Amino acid sequence: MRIGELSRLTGVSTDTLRLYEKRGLIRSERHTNGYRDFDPAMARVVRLIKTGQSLGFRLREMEDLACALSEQGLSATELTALLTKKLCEVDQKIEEMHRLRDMLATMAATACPLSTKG
Amino acid sequence: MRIGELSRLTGVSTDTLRLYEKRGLIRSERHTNGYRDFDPAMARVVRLIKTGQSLGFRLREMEDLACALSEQGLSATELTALLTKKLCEVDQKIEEMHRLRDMLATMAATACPLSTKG
DNA sequence: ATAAACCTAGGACCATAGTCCAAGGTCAAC
DNA sequence: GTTGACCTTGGACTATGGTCCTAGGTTTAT
Repeated sequence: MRIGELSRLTGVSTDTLRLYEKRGLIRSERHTNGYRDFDPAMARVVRLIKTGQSLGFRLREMEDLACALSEQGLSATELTALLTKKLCEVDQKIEEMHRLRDMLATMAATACPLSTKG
Repeated sequence: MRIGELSRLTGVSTDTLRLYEKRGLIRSERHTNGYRDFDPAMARVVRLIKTGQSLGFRLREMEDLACALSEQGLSATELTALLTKKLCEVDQKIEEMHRLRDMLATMAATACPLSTKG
């Protein structure tokens, strides 16, 4: 598919998609006329990137994984390793999220902004 | 406490603390010599900010809450409302996090980068 | 009284993650 | 064959969230 279609599918601007490609997070073939040709599976990678990003991951932190998912010639073993690593990071963030939740809940329970107890 | 101590307590640079104050996320009194004087409770607010940030919240998205926590004269009702609102947002992020986790787990299970199925 | 460690303000600078713009090529429809 | 929607590149511009630098004032210890 061309870049415009991928953009519509994912809600990510064509400019941003080109940026992602330049940074190696996604990849495309080229038509003879020079137009990019994206594999439809790339939409999943783009959504993964945007989700990760809204949860505090940097593009840099998703480069390895996104790049691996975009490549054809990678072994399942390597890919699984990368996915598992990212899974661990996500689990850590989930824990952190629960800690933040607890902080907020505790503050709400006491509702005492400047008490010097904490 | 002075800015350096708050910096050491929280691991956040004095430059960044001054920036937070300028943006209204934290606040301080002033000594007669012009030095900032932070309430020790401010450390909690700073940690809240950094935690929120690493989980994908913008400073702008934490301004209301952080500002409310930093102020003395706010009613418990108002503060509780803000905390509850943030709690909801955190819960949404936790859900989103689980969705990301599922995406990764599914990909790891199939380990099939460019299959056009998804 | 002077060094070391702290503080002040303001402005310059930086990386990240985009967005926008200009100049031009491609293609389908009329 | 021209219009309109699409695509190409490259470079300029933006916002966010800092960091660094300069020039100077304060405090503590020697």
